Amino acid sequence: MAKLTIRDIAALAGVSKSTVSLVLNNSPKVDPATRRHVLAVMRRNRYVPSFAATALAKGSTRLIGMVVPGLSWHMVASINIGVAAVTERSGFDIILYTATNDRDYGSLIDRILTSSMVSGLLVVSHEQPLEPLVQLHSDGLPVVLVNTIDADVALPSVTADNYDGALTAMDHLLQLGHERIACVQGRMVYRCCQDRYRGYLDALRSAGIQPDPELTKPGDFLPEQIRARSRELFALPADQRPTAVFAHSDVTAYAVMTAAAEAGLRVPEDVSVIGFDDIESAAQIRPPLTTIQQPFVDMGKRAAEMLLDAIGPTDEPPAGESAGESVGDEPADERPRLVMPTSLIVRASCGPAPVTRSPRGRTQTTTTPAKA
Amino acid sequence: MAKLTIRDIAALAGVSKSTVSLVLNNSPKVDPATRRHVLAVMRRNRYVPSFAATALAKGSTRLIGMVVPGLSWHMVASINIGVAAVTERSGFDIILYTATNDRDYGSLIDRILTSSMVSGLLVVSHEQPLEPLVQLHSDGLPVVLVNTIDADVALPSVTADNYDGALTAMDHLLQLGHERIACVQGRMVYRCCQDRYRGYLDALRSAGIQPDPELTKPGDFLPEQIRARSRELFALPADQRPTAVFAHSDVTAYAVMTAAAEAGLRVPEDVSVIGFDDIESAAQIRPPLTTIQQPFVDMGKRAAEMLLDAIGPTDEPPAGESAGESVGDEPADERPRLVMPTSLIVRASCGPAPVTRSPRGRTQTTTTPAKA
DNA sequence: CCCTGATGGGAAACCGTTTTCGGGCGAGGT
DNA sequence: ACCTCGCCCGAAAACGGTTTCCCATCAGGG
Repeated sequence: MAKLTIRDIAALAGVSKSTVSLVLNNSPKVDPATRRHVLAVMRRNRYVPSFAATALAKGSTRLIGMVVPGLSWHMVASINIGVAAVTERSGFDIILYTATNDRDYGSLIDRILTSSMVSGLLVVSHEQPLEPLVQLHSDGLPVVLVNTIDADVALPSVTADNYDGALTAMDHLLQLGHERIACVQGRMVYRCCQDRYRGYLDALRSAGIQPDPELTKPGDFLPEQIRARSRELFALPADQRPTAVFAHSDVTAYAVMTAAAEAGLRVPEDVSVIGFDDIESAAQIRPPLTTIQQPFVDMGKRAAEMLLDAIGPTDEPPAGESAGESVGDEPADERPRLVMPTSLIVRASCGPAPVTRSPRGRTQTTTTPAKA
Repeated sequence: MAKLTIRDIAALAGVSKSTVSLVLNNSPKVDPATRRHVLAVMRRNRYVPSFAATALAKGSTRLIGMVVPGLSWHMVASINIGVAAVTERSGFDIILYTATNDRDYGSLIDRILTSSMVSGLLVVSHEQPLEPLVQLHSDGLPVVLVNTIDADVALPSVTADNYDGALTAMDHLLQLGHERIACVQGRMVYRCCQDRYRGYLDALRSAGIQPDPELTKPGDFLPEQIRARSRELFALPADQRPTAVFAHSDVTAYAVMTAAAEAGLRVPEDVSVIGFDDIESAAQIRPPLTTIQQPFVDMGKRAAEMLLDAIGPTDEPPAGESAGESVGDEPADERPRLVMPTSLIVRASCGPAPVTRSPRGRTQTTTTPAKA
């Protein structure tokens, strides 16, 4: 089981190193019979070419880097599933960069860049400045952004249509008769959260409702903070209290629902809650969460595909004995920015607006002396 | 920004390649002044040695492989955080192998083994046969198992003390006065689940309670199945119905709680539920989940440390200009199997056993004609 | 003053693969 | 039968580092 080199295989097969190499890279220049023989010898001895040597000689690796902000997010995990599916199929491996600590970020990029260790970079949900990435990209390293988008930056990217998703969520609520709709935000440094908030505001306005600043609460994806802010929401007098809440993520929605329960409010009878993401548990909790589904694994797949065909032609890796692998892939059309549709998943956490105070304000007009 | 090689640096610094290389590997054989000068040139030109060339020449990489069964599990994500923390600190990168599809498993192992791409392997929550890993290990590739343990296999491993955790959970329930305690199992192919189940049975027996097979339900970590089986549990006549449920994971517990709610049972008043894991949301749901905490990120850290010092002495990577880096690490004592303690986190999902049918059966004895 | 030993630095072999280039050999045309 | 191709395969030069070995130099001691 000692390390077998290409030379050993050549000797064993009675040919030269170069022939073995040509077989490895299935060049047409080698006689089919020879090829079969060499392949047989390789298989018999369980030969696998040295990764390092190949990388050095070829000047590139079959590795793609993936930088993520921790894996604990459901989104990242799901995206990875999609990415893994396609990279694996084409013989690429993934190097994972967990970009938790900001300080090393610069040196990380440096390493990635110059060591030419990866032949492509996938960047998921990025909070860091994008300039270094642009730099990498213009140095020739394929980069694609996932769920990270910046207006001014011309990097290929795939995102969900967060704005449209927010619109859809709000329409759902609006059609159920809600008028006082709160918004509990995620991390507003993310473009996706900004888009969702824009959607929230626009939907409100185009329904003729003036957004009430009181009803927008920061959450930052922090459960504790979300609960605290939600409590404020639910502690409002009945005529100012929201009858529905648009949460910027499913886990945010969970925390909102918890706060509602603590305030003695029932979901959806007293207050409707809609989430964003459609994580697995959304269907399992009580009540099942109505939410906007993001196609995470598809996003991962598409991103990986974009990256792969930016990297260039990749011959089939294992050089199996199969014939006719020439499936005509869809020609990689220029699509620097892919935004994927979201969809409304209706479950049970949203119901009609409570009729306590009916359409044209009853209790309300009497209690407020002179203001309208 | 064209690729800078060691030769360029040598020329720029007015020394030979070998000197530059010696500086890179901070050998003591180079004059401090020369070293400083070379370092300065390297830094000025943002030189980073070619990953592939280094790997080829050295015969090893600063890469460790991590094979995981998908990232969507909270456990895997948390473990990765720990792993990333320590690998990053010592300049290692992680190659992620998502072992979703079983079929390619053999060839995956082959690739890992022979291409000598990684210098160590971390295997998390493994469902596959372990022989290939043993093979790898005896071929000299450091391997450590995380949350995967097999009695007969002599691979280094770190796990949580699942048996003890189960005992603790059961004791908690027992002390609250519960006697009819159900168990909803996880994937029993995992040793951890087997251990938890052993703990369940033993705790029951040592409390003088004969385990009722009716109260053990398979769950397999599948929400749908868990709910279905839980429904069966809660549909039992009152005198046979469990007053508490030990779930093999937190998400299992969620599904159990959902089923309870559907059956009109309150938690913890009518039925207590205890989980296992202590995932983030456990504190956020209603009611907050009492559970057994597994130290996932610590497990990841320890596993990574074990792996790293099995890999051997690793000089500081970037050769900074600091002096006196010789921190005396704790000498890697022989600890092939590390089992880490779990801890009980008491929240609100477990309460005293309902007194409906008090200690020596009241309603029960009247309703059941002749049985006791 | 010469010899010795230590020490910093250079030359070159090597790691395992790719890739270019040239040559041997068989077949086909005239 | 000879020449001309064309097709395969072998020889050798990269790829960018590491590492061994040896030489030059300088200091110190006899």
